[in-house]
Order: sequence, then structure tokens, then C-alpha cells
Amino acid sequence: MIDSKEIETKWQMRWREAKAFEADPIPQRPKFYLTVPYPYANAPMHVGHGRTYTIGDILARYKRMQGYNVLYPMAAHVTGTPVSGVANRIRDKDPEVLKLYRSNIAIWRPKKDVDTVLATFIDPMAIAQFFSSAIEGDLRKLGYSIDWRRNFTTNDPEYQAFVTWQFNHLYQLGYITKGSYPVLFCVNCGNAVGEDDLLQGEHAKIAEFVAIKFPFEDGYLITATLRPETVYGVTNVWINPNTIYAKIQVNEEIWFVSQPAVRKLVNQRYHSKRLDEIPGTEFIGKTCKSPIEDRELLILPAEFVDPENATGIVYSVPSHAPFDWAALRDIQKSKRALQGFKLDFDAIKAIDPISIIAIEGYGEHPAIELVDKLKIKDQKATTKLNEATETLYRAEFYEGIMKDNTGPFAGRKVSQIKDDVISFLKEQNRAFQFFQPDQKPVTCRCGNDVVVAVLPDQWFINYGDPQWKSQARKALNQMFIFPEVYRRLFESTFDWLKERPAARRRGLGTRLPFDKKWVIEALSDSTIYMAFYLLIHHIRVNQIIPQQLSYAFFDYVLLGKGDITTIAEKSNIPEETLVEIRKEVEYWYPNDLRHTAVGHIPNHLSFFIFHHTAIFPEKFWPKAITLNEFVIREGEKMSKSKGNFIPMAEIPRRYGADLYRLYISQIGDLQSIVDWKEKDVNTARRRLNRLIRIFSDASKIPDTPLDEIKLSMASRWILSKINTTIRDATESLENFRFRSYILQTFFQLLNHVEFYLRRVKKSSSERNPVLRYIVSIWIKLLTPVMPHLCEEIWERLGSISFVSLENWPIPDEKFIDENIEKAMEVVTQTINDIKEIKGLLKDKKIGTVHIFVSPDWKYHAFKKLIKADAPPTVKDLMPILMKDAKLKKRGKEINELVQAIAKAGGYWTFVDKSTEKNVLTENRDLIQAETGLTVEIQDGDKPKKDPENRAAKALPGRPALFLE
RNA sequence: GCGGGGGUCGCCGAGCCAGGUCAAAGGCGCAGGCUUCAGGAGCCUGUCCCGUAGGGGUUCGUGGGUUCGAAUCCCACUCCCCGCACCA
Repeated sequence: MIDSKEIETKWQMRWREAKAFEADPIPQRPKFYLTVPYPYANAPMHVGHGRTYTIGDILARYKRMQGYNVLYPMAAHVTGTPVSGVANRIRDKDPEVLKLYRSNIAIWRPKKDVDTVLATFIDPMAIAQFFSSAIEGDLRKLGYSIDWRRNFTTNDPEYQAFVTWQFNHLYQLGYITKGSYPVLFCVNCGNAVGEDDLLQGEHAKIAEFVAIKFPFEDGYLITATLRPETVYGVTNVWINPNTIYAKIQVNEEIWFVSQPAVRKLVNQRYHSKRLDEIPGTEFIGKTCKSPIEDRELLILPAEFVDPENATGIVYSVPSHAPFDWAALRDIQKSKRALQGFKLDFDAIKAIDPISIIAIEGYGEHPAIELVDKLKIKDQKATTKLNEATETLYRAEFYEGIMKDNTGPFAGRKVSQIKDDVISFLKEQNRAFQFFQPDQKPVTCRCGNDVVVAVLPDQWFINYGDPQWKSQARKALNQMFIFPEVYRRLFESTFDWLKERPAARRRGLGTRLPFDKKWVIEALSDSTIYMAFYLLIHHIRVNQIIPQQLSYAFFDYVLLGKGDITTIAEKSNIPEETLVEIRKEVEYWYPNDLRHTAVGHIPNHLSFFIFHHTAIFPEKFWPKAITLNEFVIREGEKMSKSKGNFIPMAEIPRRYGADLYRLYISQIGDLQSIVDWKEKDVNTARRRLNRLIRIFSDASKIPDTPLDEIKLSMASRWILSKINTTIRDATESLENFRFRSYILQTFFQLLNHVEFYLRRVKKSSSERNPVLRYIVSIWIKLLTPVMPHLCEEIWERLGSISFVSLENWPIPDEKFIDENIEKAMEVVTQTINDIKEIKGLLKDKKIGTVHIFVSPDWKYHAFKKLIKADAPPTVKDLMPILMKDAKLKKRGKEINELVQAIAKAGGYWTFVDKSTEKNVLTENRDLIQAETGLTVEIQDGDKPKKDPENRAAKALPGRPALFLE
């Protein structure tokens, strides 16, 4: 028997010792350069991650067997905040993180060593190194044919030199821009915060308000809104009487805002001097001016105004804002609400809502309608008011049209003028952008509230550059994308891609060469790294230090630019070395295929294309992308916290690499999200065990040439099957149909071979040689999926080479016999028919089945019809046969025949008469065994026994039956 | 909302691009049988409904349409999932 764990280790060692997958340029051989994403090295990978790598490896191995020189490299991504975040939290002794990382380390290390390793994790690079090498071990144990010499991490100084070079290029090309940018920010930590840094509100986004200035006394009331277009409908301003406001000086202006808003403004680059504190009540009853039409507006009290929200001052648009209407109605209704304020009740009663947006389905004042409809009592009914606000906002934004009283915007759709309104107001110095988190509370891990800060000198990569974009589109159009449905996703991504912030103030990574305060962000440093795999082992072998990796070095080796003598002198790298590296690049590049996850389309893969077109000449642009969806487990997303996480490291022990590879690659089409089900893995395991049994039996059979043996129909059938399977499997793999490939080469072929072995007696002289022939081909077909088992059997069959490096099989045409395959289908179909009839006759005792092969003339008729290639309808087919004088006299029978074809909608499988008769006769035993009946095969033209006159009903491929 | 994808016989999931042999692969589950000391092991059979002759009926989100013929093509509707930018 075969111990899968043992053979996996054995062959992994052999491959390693023989450097079987270390790929160097071989000029006379065609190359295939395949990449998959490097994993992020801050956590263990799980069974789902291996889907992409397995599919990549199947392809790599297939291409290698097809004669390509294949390079399949791997590295580790460590850039950004995750790794450094973990290090920080371990340094801070965060108990949750300590626990998590203890269990992570325990996956690979004995219990006694865990704390020692954990102690090193205060250094981010220790984490990166640990996981990077752990992941390498995991991937090796799955038998991936990776060239590990080229492994690196993205924080290695050599890689940083490469990224530096790339960004210098982008900068020179003018693709790097600078501007201000709002981010979630923790004032206490003095840093931007990401999802990982948040204690509460981890999915918070930034909401963009428009602050609008309402002239008031010696300055402005600063209101804030999400709907600046409503400023035309303002009737008054709301102030919370129960809070204290601040009077501040910003530049040359005086602003009034709530106290919490002052801090927000500071973070958003509005530095202020605090002049005074003013109770809300002091504003009430005074007036301010509307920002654009210069109308007098009364300042009124409203409790719904939250000083913590936005600027703490709200302008009122009762016609379109439910809150405003509810509050206005409250004070118009009752004088009592105004007690303690110096307010003219009549003036308040005189306030009329101003309608400025027309919208179908609503009347003059939509907010009033909604407040009435939802039976909102007063301004304290926050839940209902929020609901009404959202409904109305949505409706007005997408369907609303500005009315005539809205100046330059009259007649236009709300959704289309929003930006124009903002710039219109800005031009008149009446507005500015104002940000805050879109939810509350949002707190940093340090415990402080998170605010929005505007960073003044953020660096962007400008994917919106029209020339760059059209280059990228050109590249995309030339690329092969599979599954093809995803091309549209690329196209729409390219459409909306614009400026993208490309650097941060923290985390691991490479510093921006032209502004060293900034660290290049994790997606931006991973766009053309496929090229780096071609350099790194040369850099190491030649002991080139990072300082030698100048701009000119990369320009020469990657782009072929510059004078080699000068570069060699300046960098102190010998000319021969430079030439060798350059040759490596010219040989392997471009990347022939990138296989990765669908989720990368809107970011990494798009950047991958953009950056290649920016940096490299067209001949180095990537050729193809294939994609797969992710993996869930028993219907749920896998995550460490849910406890439903199967670490990749456990695969060899729990399943074995070959079984894993088999299961994960056939579980679903690339474009489906697949579900890892333990039951299904087991099914695959059972099938695999059957295969192993057959393989190991076959490996004991001495090699005997097949041409010395007389072959039965059964043997000819299975020999044909294996050869047509080569053809079909090759076609499947050429078209990236991995699932079909495995169905054909594993599940179906296994069924066929078992069927064959059941039918051919052990003692028969043809059985063993045929089996051995089949297995010797079969191994090769399966090597890409289950390389360990196949190597083992290959060796046992007496070969000294690696089957991984053997040639992919080519179908042997002399064995392909479609007639026999079809004939067997006729047999199977006949068996099924007999079973069905037998089932229906369960009351009667049946002992014998008479099988009548169709009369001659019907085969002739069939051939005639097929040759005519007419639609399978009675009116099309009849004339064809009626033209034939011999057939014409069988008018009635012809009609029946044609009816049958028309009903079936075409022709079923059939063979010529003698084949049909032979195959039924040869398989008499089989039919008898399957049906439990004695089988009599008769010729429909001269039946010996046919009491019910069935022979005449037989059709080609569908013999008539009589059971008695 | 915008953009992308999808609703298939209990469940998962092929098929749809290239309409006919599709009651629609395969797996899981379920049922029956065999094997076994026993078994959550293995093997075989069945699994939309009806049927004492290989047949018939009704199905592929809903409603229309094109066609001799539609799960597959067209139109409308409906429901679900994902992405929308600093988490990689």
C-alpha cells in the first residue's frame, strides 16, 4: 500500500535536491512565466487560500509537461500596517493579540517555544520573517512547483530599491500628484487610523458635508449640510439653546460654531483663535443673512440640533427637511415653547416653507407630507424623522428637479448639480468642505475618539491621467481574461479610477523617494513586482548590496536603458553580471499569466496593468489574467475568530497534499464561490483510494507491448477512452477548464477503468497489459493535480526520471475508435431500457429478453438523412426519404421513423448494423449480469422468435425488445 | 444610487456564450439492497409526478416574445450577492 504522507515528503525532497523547478533561461526553449499573488505574511493561511496557488500550480505543471520552460515564483508581502500593527499591540501586551499569536505560532512550533518566538514579535520584521518562512514551508508541503530561490519579502532593502526606482519613474512621468486629503485620524496617536486600529466603528467611512456661511453680526454662522442645493429654500437658522457656542477667528474671518466643531476645524486645516464663548440662547431671536440671496433670517431654538454633529448650527429648509419642518411646527404651534426667549411669535408664525425642488409623487412641500404621513408628533421623534429624511433625500437626489426659484440651477436635476452648487458657493466664499466620520462612535484602540483630519500634502497616483488611462485600456484590450465575464469589471474599474492616495505616514514599506516622510502604501508597492523575481536571486548570488541598486541599474536590467560600461563602473557591478540579469529579464518577461482572486480586479490587477504600461515598453505588458473566486467552509466564511479555520499547515496531516489539490481544484468553476465540505472531501478521498489501488496493482505488471495481443471489444473500448481522454483533457486545460479536466481525467476515467476491470476476467491475457498501458498514460494526465502519487507510481513502473518533467501525452490515433465508444453507449442505453421495462412488468415473471437489431433499410435511411443535414422535422425529412424509390414503398414505416426523429429533436447515438450486433453479442454477459435476464440477440431482418412483432419497431442504435 | 455578477429537480452545483439526443452531469442528503462479527467503512440501485413495454405529464426566479423546437436567444419585472478606494 501507499502511504501518502511518506511519498509526499519523499518526492518533495527529491524535487528539492534535484532543483527540479528552479527555472533558468533556456534560449532555445519557449518560456511560460506564471505568477500568483504573494501572500500577506502576518497570519497563517487557510485551505481557501490554496485554491489560487493550486490552480496556478496545475497550470505551471501542465505547461512544463507541454514543453515550456516554466517559472512559478513566490514571495511574501509585508508592507503596510498589519504587520507593524501586530508588533505594536504585542509590545503593548494586548491580551487578545497575544492569545491570537500564541495560537498562530503553535501551528508550527512546539508549545515550549511559543513564548520565546512571541517575545521576538515586538519587531515587525521578526513577524514578517516568521510567517514568511512558515508559509514557504506550508506551500512546499503542498507540492507546488515553485522556484524558491527567488523568494523575498517586500520590506527587504533590495525590494525597496526596486520600488524606489519605480516611483521615481512615475514621478518623472507626472503620474504622481499632491493634494489635501481627508482621513480618519486619532489626535492622541497623531496618526491616521485604519480598520485595524479601531476599537469601535471599524467600518466607518468619511461623510462629506458642505459648510455654508451665513453672515451674522461681525462674522458668519457656520452651518453644515449634506444637501447644499437646499440653501435656496432656507427660511431660518436653528441653534441649540442648551449649549455654548464658540466665536473664533479663522484667517481674517469671525466664525460661530459649536465647541466640538472647533477641534474638528483645526484638524481640517482651519486654524483658529478662540475669541469668546456664547450661550446658544444669545443667538435666539437675532437675525442673520442667507448666503446667496441676502434674505433676513430669524435664528430660532431647536433641541434636535446636536452640537457634536457637524458644526452644531443648522439652516432650516422646512419644505424639504422633515426635521426642520417638525421643529418649525413645534414653535409655530405653541407660544409656550418660546418662553424665556425674546421672540416675536407673529414673525415666527409668518415663516412659510419655501419649495425649491419638484419631485414626482410629492406635492409642494414633500417634508410636510412625509411628517404628516408618518404621524410625526414633534422634533423629538428622531427615529421617524431620520427615516423620513433618508427617504426624502434619496428621492429628491435621484429624481428631483430644481424649481424656477433656484437661480442658475433652475430646471436641472438635483443629482447633477450638487457639485456645481458647491463650487458656486465656494466661488463666493460662502462655503467649504467639512468632514466627519459617518457613524458614531468611532474610537481608536488607544481609547480616543477618531476624527477626520485633512492631510495637506498627501501624495497620489493619478490613474485619472487620460493618456495613462488610454494606454491601460489598450493593454487590457490585448489581454486574455478568463473567465471572460470579468473583462467588464476591469473596464468599469478603469473608467472610475482616478487619483489614489499612494503613501501613508506609518507601517512597513518603502519611503517615497521624493518625500521621505511618507511610506509607499501596500497596494502601490505591489504592481510590477513580477519583474523583481527575475532579479533577486542574481542580486544575492552576486552579493550585490542594496546601495549598488541604483536607478541606473534598474533602468539597464529592466528597460535596457543606459550605457553598460558607465553603469558597471558607477555601481561596481561587473558588466557580465549586468548582461546576465538583463538576459534573464528579456527571456522571462512579460508575465504570460497572472492567476489570482476576483477580488483583486478593482485594485491590484488594475494597478498591475496601469503600472506596466507606465514603466515598461509594450512588449513587456502582461499577456493574460485568470481569476478564481474564494472559498467558504460549510456555508460560512472562514475566519480564525469563528473557529472554522483550517490552517494550510494542517493539510498534509489531515488530508494529504494530493487529496487537497484534487478536492480544491475540482470543487467548482473558477467563477463560483465554493464551499469546502468535509463530506465531499471524504468522497474525493474514497475515489482517490480506489485510484491508488488500481495504480499500485498496475505498477506490478511488467511492460508488455500491446500490439502482440489480440484485443477484445472491451479493451479496444477502454483504449479508445484513455486516448480520447488525453484529447479532451488537453483541450480543457488549454481553455482553463480545470474542473472539466479533473472530471475527465479522474472521476470519469476512474469509472471507466473500474467498469472495464469488472468486465474483463482477471485471467484474460489482455487485461494486464492493457491496464499497464492505461496507467502509464493516466499518471501523466494526473501529474499536474496529484504529483506525489504520480511520481511514486512512475518510479514503480521503472522510470528513473521525474514524471513532473515528462512530456504531456499525445493521443494515439490508432486506438481512438469513436465507433466502439458509441457502440458501448448503445449497449448501456439498451441495458437501461431493459431495466425500465422490467421494472414496469414487476408483476410478471420475466426470464428472457430478446434484443432485435434494427432491419437494414433503417440504417440506410439514417445515413441518408444525416447526409442531407436537414432540420429534424417531419416536413423536412419525409421528402428526403420519399425520393428514394426503394424506400418509398415503405411509406408508413418511413413515417414512423421520421416521427421518432422529429420527436427526439435529432439523432441519437447509433453505429452501423454489424457493429451494433457485434457489440451486443460481445456484451451479452454484461447485459445478463446487469438485468438478471437471459439475453437472446436477434437480427431484425430475420427474427427467429418474435411473437409480438417487435423486430420491425427496432431503430438503429435502439434495438427493439421483447421480455418474456 | 452607480458598477459587476447571479437566481437550475431537498441542498451544493454543471449546463446557458455556439437552441434540439436535457427530466437536465456530478456530489451531498434520503430510501432500498448487498457485503461484514460489527460498523459513522465499502459496493450496487433508486431518488419531479403518473405508467403492467422503453411512454406520457409538469419543471430550470416571474410574465411575455422569437422559433418547427428554449434552462439555453430577446424584452419586462422581481429577488439575492459583491465592489464603490487607503484593510490588504
